[in-house]
This record gives sequence, structure tokens and C-alpha cells, in this order.
Amino acid sequence: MIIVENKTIKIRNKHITHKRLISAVGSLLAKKGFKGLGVNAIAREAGVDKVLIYRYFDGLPGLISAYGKEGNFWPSALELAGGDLHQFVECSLSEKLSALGHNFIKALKKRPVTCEIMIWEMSERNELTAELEAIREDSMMEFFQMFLLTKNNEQDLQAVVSLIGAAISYLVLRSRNIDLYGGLDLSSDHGWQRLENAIKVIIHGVVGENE
Amino acid sequence: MIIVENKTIKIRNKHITHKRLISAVGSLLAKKGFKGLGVNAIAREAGVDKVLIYRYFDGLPGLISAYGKEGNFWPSALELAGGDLHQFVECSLSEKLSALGHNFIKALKKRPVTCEIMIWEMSERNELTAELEAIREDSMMEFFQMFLLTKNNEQDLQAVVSLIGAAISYLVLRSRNIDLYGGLDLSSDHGWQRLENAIKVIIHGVVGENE
DNA sequence: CCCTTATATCACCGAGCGGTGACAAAATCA
DNA sequence: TGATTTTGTCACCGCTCGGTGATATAAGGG
Repeated sequence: MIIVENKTIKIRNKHITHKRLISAVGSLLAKKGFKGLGVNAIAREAGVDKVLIYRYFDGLPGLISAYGKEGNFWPSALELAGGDLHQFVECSLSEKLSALGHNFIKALKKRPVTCEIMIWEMSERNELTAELEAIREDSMMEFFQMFLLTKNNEQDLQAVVSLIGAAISYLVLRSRNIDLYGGLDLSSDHGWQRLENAIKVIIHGVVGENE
Repeated sequence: MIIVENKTIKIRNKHITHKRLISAVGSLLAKKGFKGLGVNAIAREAGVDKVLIYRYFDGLPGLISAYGKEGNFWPSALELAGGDLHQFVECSLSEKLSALGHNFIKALKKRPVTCEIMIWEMSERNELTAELEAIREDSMMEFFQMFLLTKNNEQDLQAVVSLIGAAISYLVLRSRNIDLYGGLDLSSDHGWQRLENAIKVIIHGVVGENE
């Protein structure tokens, strides 16, 4: 947008418009959630005419799918491991798992858009949720295979870890709107500390202290 | 509604209309979820004019709140205990907890409307979700106090049980739309069996076999 | 029986939605 | 330069939404 002699001249550039629309999806998701994520709202947010959504992306599903492919919604293995892979692989199994729980909580809490999408996933299926589901499932399984399933445990360690991950997911998602769960105050650090301690207790109970 | 000589005569009865509207909320929740649960849709479903929602319930929030007060959304302590309280109290703590997990899974799976509302809770707060949150939290805490917290454990048993409950909630809600989680196939009995076994392993690890 | 009142219907409003065709203007190329 | 293509705007459609005032009609009391 250039202004010359009281006249506004809009620069026309397909790539920029593309990016504007895609990033408008993200900021709208962060601001309003998945409800009300429609062509009108997105076009308004991008400062662009909604017909371009149809021209460039063949409609809302195409745009949303494009957004899904660009995003960084899920923590990397590095982030889940705490930032230092070499140090991580040196840990005992129980230390690894405790760290994993701790880092997963942190990673989810700092990704409000990811949380929004996870809730969206549960309430309906669409292009974006299907896309991100696949990414997440791959990422989880990769992490399992890299760090946790090197030895054949007699216990179904994968199921136990999945269960802890599910619990963390539910509690982080829920804590955005509701403070209390089963007597745990999820609006306070103390509540989350109790939870992390419970995770440690569970892990030690399942894999032993030193393994 | 009576039909006489090709003329339809509608019987007018406040109580019946009340009930029609309230039950329309339930059937609409079951059919379409919380999206699209509006005055127009509810009135259509009830076969009644929407203005009556305003007249009798002061609008949609009032109607939804009335629905929340009438429903049976949450399993009773009896259901969570497996149907026989006397037998339940005789069990060891670990048996109690395993049964609790098993029964909670069953109870949630058979309550699609409750699942719908739980997802709704996570995506926004309103009269109904606030109402049902309170009911649920009370019910959970009552169950804790009745059966699980009789002795002072050194472990934070409440946190562990809450965590397992959170995991079950997430996985049941999620399994309505998505089959796979962390390698567990939640569309199959086998996947759920792995999960229940994992719960048993966790419980035994935390409270011991015989306690 | 008629008259009142409770009950329910109807018609309509402004707003927002997804979607589209006609048009304007900048960019590109001959 | 002038013609063509690309890029973007605008006006409009039909629909559903939440919400309301005027109106019809069944129920019930005198």
C-alpha cells in the first residue's frame, strides 16, 4: 500500500496475499478459536477480499489445509527431550519419562493455537484436523521409537506413556476454561506440581527407580 | 395435536411445551452436537414456535440451564462402583481403583451427550457447562471421600486417580472422531484392553498388589 | 353462552454467513 | 505505446441466525 498525492495505491502481489490469508487463519484461531473461523472473518482479518480465498485456495478447506502444512504446531523431539538430546539419552528410563511429562506440559501450555486445534479435532473432523492428527501421531511414534522402546519391556510401556500423555492433554486443554479438576487446582503452580509428582510416582511404580 | 375433519387442532399446555423444548435440547445435542444448538433449531426440533423459548425460559441460556438441571449426565457412585456397593467396599484398594477405571470408561462411552458437553466445556463457558462442571466436580469429590481417601496415603493418591480419570476422559472423547492415539487403536476392543491393562499396571505400581 | 386470559403462531427485522458474477485497476508483455 | 493478463474490489444473491410485536385461537371462569 503506497500513498501518493492523496491517492492510495495498493500493491498487487499474489504471494503476499497468500501469506496474509494464511497467517490470518492463525491469528484468528488464536483470538477467537475455531468457532467463527469463516471466509468473511478471515478475509476481514487479512484485509483482503474474501473472493481471493476461493480463487487461490479453492475455498476455505483449501486455505485451512494450506495453513496446516505451514504451521509449527507440535513440539519437536528436541523440545520434548528438554533441549539437549545427548544429555537426554544418558538418563535412566524413569528420568527420561519424567522429563518427557514435564516438557510436554510446558510445550502444550505455550501453544494456544495447538490447544485450540486439539479441541477442534474432538468436536469435528475436517482438512486441518486430519492433517494435524497425522503429523502428531507420526511425531509421537517417532519419539517412542527413538528413545523409549529400545528394550522390550514386559509391561506395555507404550500404553502407559500414551495414557500419561492423554491425561496431560486433557488437563491442559481443560485448564484454559476450568480451574478445578478432581480437587486439583489447575490455575495454580501448586496444582500442576502435584500432577507432575503424581506422574513421577506412576513412572517409578511402573519402571522402577533405577532402570 | 388432534385432527378432526381435516383440521388440525393443537392442544395448548404449558407443561407439555416446556418438556418438549427441554427434551429437544437433548436430542439435538445428541444428533448435531453443541454447534448449531440455537433457538431456531431447538424450536424446529420441538415442533414449537421459538418465541416460547423466550416466554418460558427467558431465552436460550435459561432453557439450556433448565436442561442441565433435569439431565442425568454423570454416572452415580453406584455405577462407578460397578453396581454393588457392598461388594465394592470389600475389595482391596487396587481392585477398587481398577474397577473404577473400567466402569468409568464404560459409563462415558454410553453417554454421548455427556461427551458432547465435555467437549463444549473445553471450548467455551456458558450456563450449561458451568452447571454441569459443578455437578461433576462434586460427584467426583464425593466418590473420592467415600471410597478412596479413608486412609492417609503418603502418595498423592487423589492426583494419581485424577490423572487416570483425565486420561480416560480425553481418550473416550477423542475416540469418537479419531481412531489412533500413540499407537493405541481406540476403535478396537483390543486397544481399550491395552489401556485398561496399563491402568492396572499403574495402580499396582502405586498402591501395591494387596493393599 | 360470552368474555377474559393463557397459550401459541406468524410475519418481520437487521445482521452475518458462504458464495458468485461483473467490473476496476495494476502488472506484464508485445 | 497499447493490448492482454493478473490481481483485487464491489455489489449482490439466498440463506440462517437471534430476537420482537402484532395477531390468532384454545381453555377456562362468570
